[in-house]
Amino acid sequence: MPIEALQRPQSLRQQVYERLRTALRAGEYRPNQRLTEIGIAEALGVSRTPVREALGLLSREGLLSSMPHGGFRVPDLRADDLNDIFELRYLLEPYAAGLAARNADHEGVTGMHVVIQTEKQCLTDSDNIAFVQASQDFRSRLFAMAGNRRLAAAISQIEGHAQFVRSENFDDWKTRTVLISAQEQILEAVRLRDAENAAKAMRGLLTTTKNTLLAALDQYRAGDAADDALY
Amino acid sequence: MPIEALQRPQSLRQQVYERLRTALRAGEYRPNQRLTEIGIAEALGVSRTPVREALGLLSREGLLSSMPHGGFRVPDLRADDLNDIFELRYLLEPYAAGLAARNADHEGVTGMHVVIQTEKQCLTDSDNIAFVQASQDFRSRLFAMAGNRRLAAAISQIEGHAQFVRSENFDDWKTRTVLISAQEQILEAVRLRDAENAAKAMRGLLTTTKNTLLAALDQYRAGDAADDALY
DNA sequence: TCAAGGAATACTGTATTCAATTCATGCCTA
DNA sequence: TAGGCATGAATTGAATACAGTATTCCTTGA
Repeated sequence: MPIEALQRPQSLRQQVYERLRTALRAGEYRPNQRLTEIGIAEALGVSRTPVREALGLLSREGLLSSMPHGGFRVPDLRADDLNDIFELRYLLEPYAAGLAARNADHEGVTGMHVVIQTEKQCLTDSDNIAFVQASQDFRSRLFAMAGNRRLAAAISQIEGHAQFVRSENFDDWKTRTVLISAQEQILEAVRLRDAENAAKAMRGLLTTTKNTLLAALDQYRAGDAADDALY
Repeated sequence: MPIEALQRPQSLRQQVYERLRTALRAGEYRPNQRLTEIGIAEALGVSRTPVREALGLLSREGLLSSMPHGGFRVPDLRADDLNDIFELRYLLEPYAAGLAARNADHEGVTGMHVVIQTEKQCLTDSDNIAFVQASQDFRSRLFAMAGNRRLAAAISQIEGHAQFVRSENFDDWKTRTVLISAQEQILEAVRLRDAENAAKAMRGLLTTTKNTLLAALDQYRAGDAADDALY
């Protein structure tokens, strides 16, 4: 019987953190919207303390902006920021994909294959949430296979900055099909231990992701302007 | 007249964070040493709250390890970790140096030149603390010149992980002379807007830094073993 | 003498309370 | 009427109190 690492009950701070992070990544809050500690605490049914700490962590990661005594705000990302973010992702993620190809093992590859099958199933089922989760899973497995925890952590952190637009913007069938085929290319290169092509395929995936996000950003800002007119 | 960001009084949390971060980077705490909230709070003369939040931030950044109900510990870095860290630094910092060369402007270059002169003065004065600060200043200016804030943030974060050994290990004159000459090479390449050579010089600087740290790590562990015998 | 169990202590996680600061609204004055 | 000032509400920052958990040490039995 294998001994698994026993998991202790996760703290409220961690739960609040996860909840807010996914909410931010899903674009549930508007840019420049102010997040008050007490508001979130009451919404989640906890006291201010864990909320406070979770907000501090998110702020440190760059998913929120803060000022002393000024509270926390949702940062207003612009196209410039997106360029900065993707410049970094272009640097990190293809490199990590190449490492993963070098260190590829059979179990890892089959696991990622299963994840892609799950994604396809989600696509036919139109289960958007599960699709996003599976897509995250694919990335986690890939970067874990690279074997450099710090690199994986850096990628995880910077990628969070880019996932700010509403998930509705990714709900179209075409984009997801392209995403899956790009992941299949990556996986095939990893299976063959072809680092060069794995990196190349990752670059392709990043390009499509960036373009999708840029288009979503335009759409988002257009909606923003319309909303502003109402106020 | 340029509008400067008005500065608000910095919070206790921030002060505790800075203090602990520099202490950790200076190697004031031993690997695996447990840091208790109340101990730090009493030492700094504040309550547990800001200490707690600062520890949480440091833990999230990877400078401390934590478990639920298990408190915070100083992570026990080994040579493997150093390899992971420097693999990432090799990826990020030469790239950033190349960007800085592309975007180089006159004021920035002269500013960095002044910093190097300061370093030399500190070397003759044997002012170690000022030297380390000036060295940090050089890096800040260089990476700021690269023009990508997220990249600079990523570098700042990962570099903190590597600065764990006692500053005494860097106090020898030879290492610092090599450091200065490497910085001068970088600056010269930046001045000529030669991205290729700037990146190359940065790689050289990283190699010497890594070797110094590896040697310090050996020395450190040897000292550890000796101490363990005493307990 | 050593191991196992239990009790006591210490520490973390969370809630609550108090103080300090900021922002906004409204009034007063020029 | 416009601008400046003051007052008050709201929110953040920090401290303290309390409950639950883990660790440590001591005792007891084999």
